[in-house]
Amino acid sequence: METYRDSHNRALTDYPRPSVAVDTAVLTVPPGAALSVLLVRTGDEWRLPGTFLHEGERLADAVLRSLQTKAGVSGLSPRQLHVFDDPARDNRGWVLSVAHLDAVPWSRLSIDADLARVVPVTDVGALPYGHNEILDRAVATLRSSYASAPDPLHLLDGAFTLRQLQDLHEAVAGEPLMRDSFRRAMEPQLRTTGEVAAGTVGKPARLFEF
Amino acid sequence: METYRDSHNRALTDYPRPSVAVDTAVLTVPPGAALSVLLVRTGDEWRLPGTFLHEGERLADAVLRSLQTKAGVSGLSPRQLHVFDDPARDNRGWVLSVAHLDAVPWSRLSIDADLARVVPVTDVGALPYGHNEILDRAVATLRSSYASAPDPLHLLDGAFTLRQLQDLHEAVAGEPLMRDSFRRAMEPQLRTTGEVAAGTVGKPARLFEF
DNA sequence: CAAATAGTGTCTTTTAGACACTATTCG
DNA sequence: CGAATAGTGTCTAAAAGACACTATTTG
Repeated sequence: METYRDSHNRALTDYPRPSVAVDTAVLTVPPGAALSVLLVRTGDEWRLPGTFLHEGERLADAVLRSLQTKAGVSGLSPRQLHVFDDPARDNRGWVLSVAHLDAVPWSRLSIDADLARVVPVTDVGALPYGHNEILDRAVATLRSSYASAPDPLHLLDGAFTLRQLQDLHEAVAGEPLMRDSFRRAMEPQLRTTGEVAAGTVGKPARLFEF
Repeated sequence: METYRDSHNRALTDYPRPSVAVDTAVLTVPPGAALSVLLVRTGDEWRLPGTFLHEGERLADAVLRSLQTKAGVSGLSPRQLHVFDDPARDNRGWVLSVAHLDAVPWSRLSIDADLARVVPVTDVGALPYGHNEILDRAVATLRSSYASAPDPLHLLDGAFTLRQLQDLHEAVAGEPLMRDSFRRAMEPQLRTTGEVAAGTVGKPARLFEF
């Protein structure tokens, strides 16, 4: 491709450009636990995983690369949240950060406890680089997605019972949900597998899938 | 500030960086007309107004600068929609575009017909640079904001009657709304000025403000 | 069988939609 | 006064919440 020249005969690369980073709030629900977020260590500091955008790379691919490296997880579908653009935000220079949200089933996370940990979102303290705001937006976005659709970001892996789905939605919402309303809202959006769950006390529950 | 060096003794500016642009869907409702968008001319091509981000500039300030120049309008509150990052999107080089939405009262737009025009969103044809997708997102975002709150982006300028508010919301929604439900939803969120509108046929309507 | 959980039926309360009626202005 | 628009009251239909009852499993 021939280099573009503007009306001053300058290429785009003759003008100052910012570095662009991606930072991602990876949310998950450990078994029996509350909605949690993945933090990684750099030095003695815990932060959301992130990386700089490489040349010609898509933002989503940069997110996947950072998560593959730092949490051994792949095949996610990152969603953009917001661009943080305060020129003084990063002391390394002029850096735009594109915040992302991703959700991953607990079973697919493989983390090295020295480099990463998963913390309930209510227990996360102060994070550097304004990462608390990213986390807040991620949680709000996740909650609003889960308000009307069954597990839209696929935090459940295979087939599941209505009870498991409701437990998940309650963990995401951070509060108990009503059984009747939940059933009425979700059941029409699900397909039964024909199978039932076994090995539990009580009447076996039907299994569903998407 | 001392220049930051990474573990390879390189500054951030030693790595390739993209140019960053902002593009904005400016939405307005002309009197008695449908929801419309501001388009500007470059050469013989009509597109959404946009500009490149200057060094150290905030994204919102770049948006305001481009709108001041191209539509003579100031004092808006741009909202980020999405970052478009396809490396092949712009033939001038590697350009990230941060799409924005802004709403402006018709009365505050002063446009030069040779350089800009306002077109109903249903009549906009194919735009370059993937700007149709920005417009679609802008309209969807505006509609969802207007679903539950009275004129949240302040398309109305001063005091207004409930009928004027409903006309506005119908223009935004692109469909008629029910009088009873609209009233029940909006009236509790408004404050009356104590004044009534004059000069119209029929019982004078109360004026409201935010 | 008792305890536990799944699934269904039905009543009540709340909300949304429909519509009639009154109030106040202009021409 | 008649036409037009604003504002209120009330009936009905739909949705949400509450709760009781039946069904089927484990121990």
